[in-house]
Amino acid sequence: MVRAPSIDKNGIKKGEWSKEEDDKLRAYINRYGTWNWRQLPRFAGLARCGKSCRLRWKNYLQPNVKRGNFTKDEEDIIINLHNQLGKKWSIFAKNLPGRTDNEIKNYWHTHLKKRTQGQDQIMSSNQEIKEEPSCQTSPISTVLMLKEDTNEESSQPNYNHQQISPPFEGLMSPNESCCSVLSQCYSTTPSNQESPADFWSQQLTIEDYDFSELMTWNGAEDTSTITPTFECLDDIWSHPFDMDYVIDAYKYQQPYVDSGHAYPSSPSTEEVCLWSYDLNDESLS
DNA sequence: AACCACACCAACCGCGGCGCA
DNA sequence: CTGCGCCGCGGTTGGTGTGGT
Repeated sequence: MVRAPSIDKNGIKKGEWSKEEDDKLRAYINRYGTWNWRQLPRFAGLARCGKSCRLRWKNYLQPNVKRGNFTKDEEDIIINLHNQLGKKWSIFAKNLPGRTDNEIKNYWHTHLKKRTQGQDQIMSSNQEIKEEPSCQTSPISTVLMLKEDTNEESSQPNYNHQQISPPFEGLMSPNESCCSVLSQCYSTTPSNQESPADFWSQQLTIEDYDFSELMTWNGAEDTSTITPTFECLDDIWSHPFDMDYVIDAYKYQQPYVDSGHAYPSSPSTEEVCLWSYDLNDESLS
């Protein structure tokens, strides 16, 4: 039901999104937020344009996107707003939590348009019979009915750090530095893959990583004293914070202690996210 | 079973608005 | 004021599903 995947002349992939791409985008945004749509796909390891990523996230991957049939109430709201405002799909979406403008637009064209057209015909024929002034709600009153803060993007647990970009001026972005280091750690072809080009999608084991790069990057002088003690790094992007723990352990020059549990006391999500950003700037921690 | 027409909807595209230098 | 880059919106496309003949 979607366009076949293709690659344009610039190497940008188009068409249907794979599960792997969804996982990458979801994991990346959950961790770093939507700091710059244009740059985001590069750091997330996606061969997509920013627009495509934004659309995929907004219309499909966002955790509070509601799927399934529209309720009668939702239909009424759409019809009412359409009568008042016209095709302001984004405004409709703000008044229908969990629904996206694209979904509402599609639903309008496939279900409601015909229905309202039928009603319009009835209305117009009735009006020809009796010319009474209509009692409509003004567009302004409808706008006032809209909820002030139902913006789905702002209601997300959004770790959007674009406000703190100045400290990173002239440096790699925090996202770039973090992801680049992760990529650099991966220095050898893993045992279960033929090509390292599949870095982002493959199953990973601890042997696949050369952590000296990561430790050097974080200023550790003697990398031999630090030994990763967990056994598997399966799908780091699908387990968003596992790698952050590792980075944190190296950042503070502390051995990563395996006390029989996968991970020690959990920092808050906000802490982990901030750590992932502040590796070059202590003032942010 | 094969064909066709229509419905559905994810994804693409172009444009306008906004912020910033 | 102007130009540029980015984002979001609304219109459109195109592939798959489904029901009818």
